[in-house]
Amino acid sequence: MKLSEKNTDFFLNVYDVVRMIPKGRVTSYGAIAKYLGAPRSSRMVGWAMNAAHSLPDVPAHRVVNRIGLLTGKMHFSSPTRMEELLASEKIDVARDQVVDFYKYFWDPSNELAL
DNA sequence: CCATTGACTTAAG
DNA sequence: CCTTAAGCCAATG
Repeated sequence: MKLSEKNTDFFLNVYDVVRMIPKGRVTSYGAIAKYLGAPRSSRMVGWAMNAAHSLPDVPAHRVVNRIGLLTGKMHFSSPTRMEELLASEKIDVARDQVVDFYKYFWDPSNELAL
């Protein structure tokens, strides 16, 4: 690419995808990474979320790990914040895990498939 | 500059 | 599903 694109546009792409997650749905770090063409860089998605705190439109609570575990709950303003946000979208959470995760799962590679 | 860490995932057992 | 091991790469020490 170009020299001016040396900065991680991967992060920006992550933000865009996360913003597109429909309300009441969730996705995984890996699904996003895969959609962005970096299926092995799921960690960066998580890191992007860490940096997404300044962005008000990025619903990081809708991003969980591959089995629906709320691994990032501790990074919210409160350890229970993530769970509360999900609950407000009618997504049940039990023992830090999304109930019927497969049912709420939203895969950008599948749903946004062009 | 090298080492470690981390909101992860996959493969293999 | 659990454990190990390995891969991934930005950020931090």
